[in-house]
Amino acid sequence: MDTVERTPVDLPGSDAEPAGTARDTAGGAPAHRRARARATASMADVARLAGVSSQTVSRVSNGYAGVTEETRRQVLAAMKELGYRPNSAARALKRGEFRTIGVITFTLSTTGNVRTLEAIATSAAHEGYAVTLLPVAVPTQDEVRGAFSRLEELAVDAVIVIMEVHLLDAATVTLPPHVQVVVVDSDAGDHYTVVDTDQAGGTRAAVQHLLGLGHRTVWHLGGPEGSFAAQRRTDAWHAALTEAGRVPPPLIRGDWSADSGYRAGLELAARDECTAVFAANDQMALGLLRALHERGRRVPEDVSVIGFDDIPEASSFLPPLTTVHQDFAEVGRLCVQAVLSKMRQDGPERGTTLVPTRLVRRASTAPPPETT
Amino acid sequence: MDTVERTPVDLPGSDAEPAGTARDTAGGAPAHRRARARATASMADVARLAGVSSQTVSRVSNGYAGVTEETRRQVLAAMKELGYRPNSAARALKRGEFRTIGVITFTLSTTGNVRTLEAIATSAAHEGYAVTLLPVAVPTQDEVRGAFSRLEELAVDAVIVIMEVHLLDAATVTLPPHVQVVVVDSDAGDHYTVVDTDQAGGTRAAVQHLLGLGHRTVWHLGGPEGSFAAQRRTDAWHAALTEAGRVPPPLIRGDWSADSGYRAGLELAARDECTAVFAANDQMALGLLRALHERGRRVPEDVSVIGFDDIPEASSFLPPLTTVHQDFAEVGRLCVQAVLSKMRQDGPERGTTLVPTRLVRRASTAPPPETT
DNA sequence: GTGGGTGATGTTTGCGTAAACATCGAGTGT
DNA sequence: ACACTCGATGTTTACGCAAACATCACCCAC
Repeated sequence: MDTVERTPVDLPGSDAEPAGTARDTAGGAPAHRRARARATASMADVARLAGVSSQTVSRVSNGYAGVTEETRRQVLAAMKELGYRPNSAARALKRGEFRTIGVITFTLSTTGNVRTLEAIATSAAHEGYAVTLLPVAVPTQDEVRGAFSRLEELAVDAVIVIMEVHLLDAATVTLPPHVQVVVVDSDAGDHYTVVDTDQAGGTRAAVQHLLGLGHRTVWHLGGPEGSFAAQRRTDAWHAALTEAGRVPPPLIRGDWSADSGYRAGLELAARDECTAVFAANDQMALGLLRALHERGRRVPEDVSVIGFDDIPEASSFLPPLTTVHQDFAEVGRLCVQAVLSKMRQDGPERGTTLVPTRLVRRASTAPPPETT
Repeated sequence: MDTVERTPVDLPGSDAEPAGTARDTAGGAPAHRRARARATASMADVARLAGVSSQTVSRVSNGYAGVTEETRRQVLAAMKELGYRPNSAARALKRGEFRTIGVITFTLSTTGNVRTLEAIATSAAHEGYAVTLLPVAVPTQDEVRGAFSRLEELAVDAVIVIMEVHLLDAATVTLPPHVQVVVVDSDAGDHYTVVDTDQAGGTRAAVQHLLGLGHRTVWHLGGPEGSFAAQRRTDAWHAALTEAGRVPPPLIRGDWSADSGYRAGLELAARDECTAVFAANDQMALGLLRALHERGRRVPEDVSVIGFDDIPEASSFLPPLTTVHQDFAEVGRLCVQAVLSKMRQDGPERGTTLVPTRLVRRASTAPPPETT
C-alpha cells in the first residue's frame, strides 16, 4: 500500500508515517494534528531549519531584494533539504490572485480550437500563468451556463472564450467583477475584447487567387450557421465576388466535417459550370476532393479547390491542397497578451485584433478548363 | 454511486458591477488598499447581513445538514444580495485539496492526445475537478523538467501524463508526495498506473484482417522511435506475422506525419512485392495513399492500406481508409477514474488498463492482386 | 424535576503566505 | 560624537474558510 513510491527528495521526517493512514478515529490523541502535519514543508519549517524568520524565507522565495547572499544560500539549502515548495492556495489567498487563466471551449474537435488552446497554454505558461480548461460538451445554453457557474467559483483571474459569443450572452454570466474576458471567434468586439484570424482578408485572398487564375466565379462551401467564423468567410466571399463584378453562385453549407464536404461535393460535381470552389475549411475540402474524384471531375484540371486553415495534412491531400493558412499560434499568443494587459489595466478594454493569414499555393488550383 | 454533488446554491445574480473598475492609477493615495478592498464579499459579510455566524454561512454554502430552513433562506438571500461566491483559494488552503488535476502533454498536434485530453477534462468536470493544462513544447528533458517544476508549485491534487515516460523519469521528478500520477502512452505499468489503448490487440486485428484477405505478408510503416505506442504497434505487428508463419518485411519508420508517410510511400511504391501496408497512424496512411496514387499503384486493387486511430477524416480519404478505431474518450475517462481512485486509496496503485479497439473496414483494403 | 440526549447555532482556531510595521546595527555627514 | 539613513531581518497580522469544540434551547424518560 503505502510504499514510499515517489521519493522526491529524501524528505526528512517522512520516515515515520506508521501505517496509520490517518484513519484512526479511535486514538484519543490529537489525531488531526498528526494526520495533516508534514504533508509538505511550510515556510515555517524552512525558516526553522535555516535559522531565520519565515518572512525571510518568503523574501527569498519571491526573489525580493534585501537578503544577504549568505542568508539566501542558507534558506535555499533549507528549502532543498525539506523539499519545500510554496503552497499556491495560501499564496493565492494572500495575494488575491491565482495566476490562472480559464479557457472555455466548445469541443476540441476542430484543429483551430486546439491549436489556439495550445498556444494559449504555452504563452500563459511563459507568463507564469496556468491554464484551466473548461470544456463545454454540447453548445446548449444549459451547458454553457454550467461551465460558467463552475467558472464562477473557480480560481481564475481571467477567462478566454473560444466559442460563439451569443451563447455566452445568453447564459446570464455572473463572473466575479474583476475577472477579465477575451473572446475568440466572434464579432462581439463592441462588447468584449476579441482576437481572431483575419477571416475576411484570408477569404479575399482565396477568391482573388481563383479569379486571377481566370475562373468566372467561385462557389463557396460554407461552414455551419452558428459560427461567426463561417459567417464572416461567407460574407467576405460574397463581397469579394461582388466587388469584382462577378455573380456569386448559391451558397452551399456544410458543418465543418469532411462528410459534409463530401455530400456537398456530390452536388457540385454535377454542375459543369462549377470550376472553382472555396471551402470554408480544409476538412470539408477533403470531402469535396473525394466526391469530385469519385465523380470523375479532376482537380485541378476540371475544378479548382481551395481550403481554409492549412492543417498539417493538407499538403498530403490528393492533390495537395491550396489553402489559406491561419496562424493559430499567434491568435493564442495575442489572447493571452490581451487578457493580461486588461488585467494590468493598460490595454484596450474592447475591440478586435485581427491576425493576418497567408495563402499557401499547392496543387489543387489551376486555370479553368478551356471553355469551348 | 454519485459523489456528494455539492449543489452549493443557485448562484446569485450578477446585477450591479457598479462601474468602479479601479481606474485611478494616478492617485497618490494608498492604492493597494483600495485595489483589493471589496473585490468580493466574504463569508463574514454574508454572515453579518444575514445575522448569523460565518460558520452557519459555511454550512449553507457546503450544503451541510443542521440548518433550519428559515435560517438557510436568510443566508441564501444575503448571499444573493452580496453576490457572494466562495473563495476557492481559501477553501483549498483550509481543506488541503484543490480539486484540480494537472495534465501534462507534449503538444496537442496529434488527434489522440487531444481527444484524450478532452475526455479527461469532461470526466474531471463531471467529478467536480478542474483540469490544468501543462503543455511541453518540445520533448527535451529541459522542457519536461520545466513543466514539472511548474507543476510542483501548482495547485493540483493529481497528475495525468500524456507522454513518453522515459522523459518523465529522466526529469528528476519531485512532486509533492501526495500527488497521484497516471500515465497514458507508456509501458511503465510497473512504476505507474497506466491507461492506454490496446495497441497490441488493435494491431493484431489489422494484420489478421490483411492476412485473411489473402496477403502473403504485411509491410509496416511504424511511428517514431521514441514512442511507446509506436513501439508496441511495431512489436505486435512483428509478433502477429511471426505467429502466422509469415516473414516480416523490413520495418519502415515515419514520424506520425503525413509527409513522412508520403516519403515512405514513394519507397514502398517501388516494391512490386508489397501488397499490404499497415500504417501506425492515419496521417501517415494519408501520405502513403498519396504516394501510391502518384506512382500509379491503385488502392486497394494493387496495394491494401490500413491505418490506426480512425480520425474523423479517415472516411473521406481516397479511398476511405480501413483503420483501427481507438476509443480516446474511454481512455480519458479511465484516466480520471484511475487517478481519483488512487486519491481515495481504493484503487490499484499501479498496473495497466487497456482499452479495446475496433477494426473499421472501409475501402482501402482488398484481396491482393492475382499473382501470375 | 433532573439528567441526558439532540439539533441548531456560535466561537475559536489555524491552514501558509506576504504585507505592513518594528527593530537593530552599521555606515554617513556635519 | 550625534542624529540620521539605510539595509537586513524579525514580529504581527489578516487573507477566507471550515474543522473542532462550545453553547444553548428544547424535549424526553424516569
